[in-house]
Amino acid sequence: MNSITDTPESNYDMLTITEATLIQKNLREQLNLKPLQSPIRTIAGADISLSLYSETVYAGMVILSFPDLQPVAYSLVKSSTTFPYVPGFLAFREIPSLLKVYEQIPVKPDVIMFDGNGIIHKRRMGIASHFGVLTDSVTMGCAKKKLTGQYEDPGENRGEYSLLTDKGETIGYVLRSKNNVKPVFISPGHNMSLDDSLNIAMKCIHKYRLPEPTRKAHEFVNLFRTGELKEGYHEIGSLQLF
DNA sequence: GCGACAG
DNA sequence: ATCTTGTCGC
Repeated sequence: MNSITDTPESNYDMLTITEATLIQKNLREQLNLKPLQSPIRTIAGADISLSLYSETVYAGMVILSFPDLQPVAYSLVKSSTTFPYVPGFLAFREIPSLLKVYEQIPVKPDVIMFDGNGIIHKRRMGIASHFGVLTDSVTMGCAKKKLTGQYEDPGENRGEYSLLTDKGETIGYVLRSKNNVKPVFISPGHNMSLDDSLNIAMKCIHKYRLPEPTRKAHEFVNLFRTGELKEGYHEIGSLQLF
């Protein structure tokens, strides 16, 4: 809507924290947390990889079939950012690159899981929510550490979880993805409910602490950064999707 | 002023 | 996030 506040590819690098905060407050008004209606057939993991002290960004998304969670395609883009990492403003550093990654995908995934938060955020605008509103996609977040909110430790067994609240409102879940490991923080991003995010996250947990979409995305962008995978959109195999 | 602080 | 080896524990 506002040229100076909603055009990531052209202005995010020049923003001040004050301006970024205003953008988050504007985007929040468009947030939709109603239950997901359509069935999920594919889910993508989104992540970026950086080199120490470098402005180069290796961004990517890996699309997996659902619920079998087999990688079927991936999109990689090499880009750059000057916006620093500031807690609460991760989106401004990573979204411009991820939008390019997303545009490069011919058939969009039904859900996108981010390495970061959805509404577990002071202004309910974590990277997953921000990206979701910008592209009107279905998104959710899975973070490895708490950004904001309060919670009680969930039980030590796989599958146990507790509510994460902020100002008396439930904004996410603290999920024990495996026995005796640090829990992960789950929250809806956009176009799905709080319950949807937890249900989807649980279905994406297999053998490791992090859900498959996020794990695969992290693995692929690192292979991209080390030169083992190349930029562009690529399909894996050919008879998994149809 | 002090503590917290996604990636 | 990234840089790195060994080490403790189920």
